[in-house]
Amino acid sequence: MDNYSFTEENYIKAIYHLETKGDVANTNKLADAMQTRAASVTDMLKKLKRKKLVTYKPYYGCNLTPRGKSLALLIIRRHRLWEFFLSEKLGFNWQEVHDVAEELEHVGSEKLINKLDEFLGYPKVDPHGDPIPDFKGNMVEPEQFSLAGYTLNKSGIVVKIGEQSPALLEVLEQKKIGIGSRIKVLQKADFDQSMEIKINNKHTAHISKVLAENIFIKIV
Amino acid sequence: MDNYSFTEENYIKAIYHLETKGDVANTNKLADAMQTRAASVTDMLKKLKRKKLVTYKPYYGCNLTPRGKSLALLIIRRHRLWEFFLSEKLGFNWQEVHDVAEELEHVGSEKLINKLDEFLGYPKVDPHGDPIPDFKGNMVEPEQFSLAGYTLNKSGIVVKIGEQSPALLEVLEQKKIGIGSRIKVLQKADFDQSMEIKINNKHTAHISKVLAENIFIKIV
DNA sequence: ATAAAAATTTAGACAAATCTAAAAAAATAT
DNA sequence: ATATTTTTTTAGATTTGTCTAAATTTTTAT
Ligand SMILES: [Mn+2]
Ligand SMILES: [Mn+2]
Ligand SMILES: [Mn+2]
Ligand SMILES: [Mn+2]
Repeated sequence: MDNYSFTEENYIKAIYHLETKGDVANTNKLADAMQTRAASVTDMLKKLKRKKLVTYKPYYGCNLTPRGKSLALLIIRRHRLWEFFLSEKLGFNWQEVHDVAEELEHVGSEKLINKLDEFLGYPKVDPHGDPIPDFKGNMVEPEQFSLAGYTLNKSGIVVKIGEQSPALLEVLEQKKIGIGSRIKVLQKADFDQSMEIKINNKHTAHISKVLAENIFIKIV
Repeated sequence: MDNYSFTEENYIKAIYHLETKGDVANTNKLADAMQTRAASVTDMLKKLKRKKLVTYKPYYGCNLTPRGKSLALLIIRRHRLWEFFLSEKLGFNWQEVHDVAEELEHVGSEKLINKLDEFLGYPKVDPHGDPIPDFKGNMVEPEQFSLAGYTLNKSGIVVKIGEQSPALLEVLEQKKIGIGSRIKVLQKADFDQSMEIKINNKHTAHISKVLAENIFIKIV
């Protein structure tokens, strides 16, 4: 009564991510997330309901039960610990880790994942700045900082834009900065608090103090 | 044209192990190895033939093609590298590693396995003393030594018994030593070359020089 | 060489996860 | 309130890997 197929695990994870985003986990959104057809989702939701991982009301989507939520957190724990391992120990870069972790996350051994956690030094965030649940399923959403006043040479991931004005968004687009971009502060000018930053390890840009104050990041 | 299911991979590995043992990989032996029925094996052999991993003559078993053999060696490489990782980095003991490696061996990324190999320092043998194929599929069968004259406090795995006399086999049975037993030499007496050994990390035994000369081990 | 036994294959069915097409229900627009 | 559009479900088929039971082939024994 405690062993799920890859597919079931992937559905549970997808439902969790939809719920966390504030969406209702309905058939079409799941079909989209799982790259499958609505009819297939309906079949799977019936099955997940039978297994008591979700509550499901036909035509009105589903919700994770407590059991479903624990399972989701366990899979996310595995996924992010493996991403950390790949990045930190095997030297993968952060863009490459996800696809491999998608496979590793389904290896079931509890001892494996807890020993791995210990081996890695109980990391709190994965290479994308996302929090890693502990063995109980608890995780602390990492704090967000304004880029202004951020430490030199440490990486962060853009998670929020302060003011949503078209003018600001235009600048961001031009400098190729968006949600998810990885930013490292290379230099800060004492004079006007403007800074030189590296974006996604690829291109550099110069940004003003006001702009930096409107870019919020979480630490990796 | 280069992606196989868990089941296909497990069949290929089973066929490889039968061939290596000198057996003909026939339907019943495979059914036994795969914990399935003869009829299912027949179906799979047809499929593996279609995929050019084996040659298969109905009623006469199968043989790995060169492609099939490379695949087998790749899966064995993954399996044994993960076993080494679990044992060496995560502190699993050698009896526990196999089951977890059975799952990890199917994670496909080539970069993953080669980086893991590098991270582990290109180990030559797994925790059971079995050789690990390199990225080309080459492996060196580790040398076998007589237990007499073996280094103190190093582990080895029993791989062969010299003389097959009933008298000797009886002693081995009584001392619970068999093929696959892990032996560590704890003490050697200068006087008669007899030794105190630890068997499977559990019980100890005292064995004479003659006995030691008839126990062949490979190094872990 | 023939009969009996053992091994293997075929035939037909099943469960899981998927699909397409059609039907049904819910949401939205007029 | 009715009609239209969108979403979701049902019905029926497909693929993969499995099964049992029956048929066939090979091997062994007489
Ligand atoms: Mn990821
Ligand atoms: Mn991640
Ligand atoms: Mn093993
Ligand atoms: Mn091994």
